[in-house]
Amino acid sequence: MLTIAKFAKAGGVGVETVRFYQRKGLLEQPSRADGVRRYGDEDLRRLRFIRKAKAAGFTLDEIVELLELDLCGNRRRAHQLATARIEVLDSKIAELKRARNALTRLATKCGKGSSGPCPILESFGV
Amino acid sequence: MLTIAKFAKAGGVGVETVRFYQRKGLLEQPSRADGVRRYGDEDLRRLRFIRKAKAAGFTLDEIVELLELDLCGNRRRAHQLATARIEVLDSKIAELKRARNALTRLATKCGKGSSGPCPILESFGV
DNA sequence: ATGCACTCTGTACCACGGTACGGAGTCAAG
DNA sequence: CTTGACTCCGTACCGTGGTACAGAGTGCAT
Repeated sequence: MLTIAKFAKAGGVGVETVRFYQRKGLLEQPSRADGVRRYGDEDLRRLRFIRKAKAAGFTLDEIVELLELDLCGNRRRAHQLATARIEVLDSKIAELKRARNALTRLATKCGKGSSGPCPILESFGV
Repeated sequence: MLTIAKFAKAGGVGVETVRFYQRKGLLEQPSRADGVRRYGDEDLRRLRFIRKAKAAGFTLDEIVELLELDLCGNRRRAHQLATARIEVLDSKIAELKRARNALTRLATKCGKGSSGPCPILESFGV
């Protein structure tokens, strides 16, 4: 059974983060034989689950739900959550791409020649 | 000369946002003949500049710099800022795409058949 | 003269995901 | 016996880009 520092390290997060996840309900309140939190394999599995779900772009609130699904194995709901998340990701990607393309066009124009006003600044002007 | 409400409306933002931009230094402190802020064409041009730069994905801090460049017409620096911003956008896009693709793969797997454990949940497990 | 719309200032608050810190207690090694 | 490493708890704070008041004053129309 690991103390909080070792547990955090094993999960690749900070000690404060572990406590934060506990407050948020992402991690369960661990056993406390002598007043000190002790974590086992199941806790570590959970913490790693959180890390991976975060990497996949889920918010902490969504992860709370995924963890519950993980316990009861609700496939349909998991699929729903994943689909919703994909839509969010898609619209974010599209938005960033628009910004990127607009900017690239400007930077290219600005790159060639130095006569006249800067097209970047100019394009933001009225 | 516009009062703050008309000015905000003309710029497509809220009154509070105008004051916020002023505190942040994005907008200059306007003239105040009778204690009330009055805005002119140049202020409006600036506010619209801010809107467009924001749409291009610049942070407010970067916009402060762009506004200065706009005054002195420093093309090289503007180009630099744009390039840096494009890089940031690119890495954000790549990150989101990774998340999106991982999730799509899982959702597809989860979609077909319902035997065995859910691949989404399973993939987050250790 | 009364109400309404507008302005001013300052401060607090929102989401999000943590991070930092103060003050106190416990434990083992040197 | 002191030092250092670790733990506890609670609360405050970070950045980002605003939003939402409260409380007071101003100006115009009815």
